[in-house]
Amino acid sequence: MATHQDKPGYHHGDLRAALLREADQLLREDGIGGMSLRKLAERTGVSRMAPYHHFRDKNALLSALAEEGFRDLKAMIDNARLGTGNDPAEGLRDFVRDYLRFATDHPERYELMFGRPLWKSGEPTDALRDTAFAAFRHYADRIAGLFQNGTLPEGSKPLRLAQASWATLHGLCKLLNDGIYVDRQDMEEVSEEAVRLMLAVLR
Amino acid sequence: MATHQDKPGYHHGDLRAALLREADQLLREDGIGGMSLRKLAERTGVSRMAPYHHFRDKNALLSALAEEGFRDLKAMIDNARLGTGNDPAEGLRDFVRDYLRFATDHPERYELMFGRPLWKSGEPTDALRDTAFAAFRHYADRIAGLFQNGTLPEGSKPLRLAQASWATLHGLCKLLNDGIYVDRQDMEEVSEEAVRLMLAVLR
DNA sequence: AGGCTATCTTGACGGTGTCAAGACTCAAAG
DNA sequence: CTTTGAGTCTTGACACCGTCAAGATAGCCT
Repeated sequence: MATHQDKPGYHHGDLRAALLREADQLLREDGIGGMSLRKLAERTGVSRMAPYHHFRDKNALLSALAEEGFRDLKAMIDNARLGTGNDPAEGLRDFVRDYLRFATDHPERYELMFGRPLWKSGEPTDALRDTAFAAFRHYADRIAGLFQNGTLPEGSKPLRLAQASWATLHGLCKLLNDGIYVDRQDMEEVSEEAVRLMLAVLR
Repeated sequence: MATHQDKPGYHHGDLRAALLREADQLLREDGIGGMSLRKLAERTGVSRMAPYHHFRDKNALLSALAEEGFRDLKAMIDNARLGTGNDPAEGLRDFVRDYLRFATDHPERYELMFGRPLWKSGEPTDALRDTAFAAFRHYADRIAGLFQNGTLPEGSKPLRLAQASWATLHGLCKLLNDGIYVDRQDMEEVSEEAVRLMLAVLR
């Protein structure tokens, strides 16, 4: 029986889960560029074609991995205290810091989640689409709630503002993660300004 | 002599330029993922190792290509009428539309210019670094000029605001180009909101 | 003419994703 | 208990990739 612990696995135990676990580790170490199915298979102690019985192709495996990321992201947004305190500025500032941290603490994961290889080159799985959009909507809803209270400029809609603010956050993370902006201190100030930008629209 | 037209080429004519021209075409057709040196060499009518006498490796060739992109970007910023009219809102709106168009008219080029493969994975050429930062600074200077006039919130600096606004634009382009946001109409509205966000800080 | 160097070529190696065909294992059906 | 059949894993093969190494070629300078 060895390492058998659950139903689904016959030979291995639960190869699918093991692959995802190892893939996450490999992603951290070698980045998305160094992630190869062959290397992954070897590290998991299985032959190169074994993963193909649990994922249609490399794209499907990466999609599953990204899905986990989006679930984490949604949880992060859930845990964020945003409109709880009486000062919306404080909450927004915290949230921006949390989002930046989520992206920069594990940059390869963020790159995978939002990167072109998944969304453009290889058509994203339906499951990935659903999970990702759930996180997006969750984000938009919470931020839109912030804007709901203040008086907005003529023609502004809370949802659109939330999306625009998300673009700002996403842009900051991308610039940081891709190594275009390197100076961390500068970026701290820039994100401060981004917060002010979002707050200015409120009054 | 055949196609000889300038000094540098001995056998071919000017292989370096021909490669860059063909690479740009290949980029449009097959995207950054489908771009391979072998295919490029074949299309240029030359053996697979020939490019290595003009570029140290694939990374160097792509860097040179991206450099051209940044020169184009700088020219685009130069041509943009931003603070010329008496209405700053109008100018900003136009500029945002121009930037979005630059990124989305030729998405593969934008992806190449700002993508991870060049900046993070393969160390960027010094020449690329210089050209890119020149464009960045040019952008920041012009936008900062806009903010210079209005009264800014306590602690805001024009440069930082310019950078933050650039992050917003960059984020929008990325979301659009990577296929995360698909609905063009929505994006139109979101970018409208982004403009309002930037304008709100002015008063 | 001789030599030098820039240029281009072919051969080879290790790496990749994945199609095809076989081998093994186990649960259920006869 | 035996047979079957689906689920799982394996090896072999193919086409593609970037690039190191070594050789062939072409044009300029002395």
